[in-house]
Amino acid sequence: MKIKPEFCKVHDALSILVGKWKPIILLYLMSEGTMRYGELKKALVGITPKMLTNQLRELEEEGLISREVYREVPPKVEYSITEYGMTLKPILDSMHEWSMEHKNRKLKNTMD
Amino acid sequence: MKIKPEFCKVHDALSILVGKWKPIILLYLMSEGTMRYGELKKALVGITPKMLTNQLRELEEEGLISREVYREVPPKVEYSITEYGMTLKPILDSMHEWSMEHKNRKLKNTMD
DNA sequence: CAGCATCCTGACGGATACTG
DNA sequence: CAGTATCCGTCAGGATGCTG
Repeated sequence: MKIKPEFCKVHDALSILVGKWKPIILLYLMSEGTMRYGELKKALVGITPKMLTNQLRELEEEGLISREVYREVPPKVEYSITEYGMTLKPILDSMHEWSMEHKNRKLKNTMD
Repeated sequence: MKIKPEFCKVHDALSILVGKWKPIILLYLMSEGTMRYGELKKALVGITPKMLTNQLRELEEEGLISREVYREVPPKVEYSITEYGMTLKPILDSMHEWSMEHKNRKLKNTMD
């Protein structure tokens, strides 16, 4: 049986999780429920505003998170996980567990 | 709690699965047990020899697959999943199932 | 506060040709 | 058969500065 990568179902699930900060953002929103842009920015050490916005928009486009804008001064924007996004929790949890179980077997790119 | 992406455990598991052909290769070897280079090449429609070798080497470096060389003429090289690689099966399966359950909700980059 | 606009770099991956 | 060797294009992601 021949197959192209686009027809691999695993590839589909994988592709929406790929992004340097996406898993962390999802995990945060899954546990916190709701976070403001600034809260996320503080939590995600080293992220630039551009990247944060970028990752949030992509997650939003996939329907995994929702964005609520409060038209106030100063502005306030809240992000939260959607029901759909929550369906990814078992996958993220299993990946977390797997990494914990095999943390002794170090990745080649894990240094410092 | 502040966190960097490198310290997100999910990121670790994710990073070894990332690669255009890695999930498919793993799935093949998980179900077939053992495959020759040429078999994989035929199975993975559109892959170039360079990419196939590249992806195989990286999976091997992580210890997920093993490479057996038979010094014959013509040469014969067999790839198979390792026990360690097999521990990823539940994760790949859950991602596959998740994609099947939510295939109606189409990804934006899924066309043609 | 919550972004947007630019510029820039490097890793990933494609195409093509060659070899022990 | 099972790879190597080159060249090249794309794009995720970093750095920096500006704004409604």
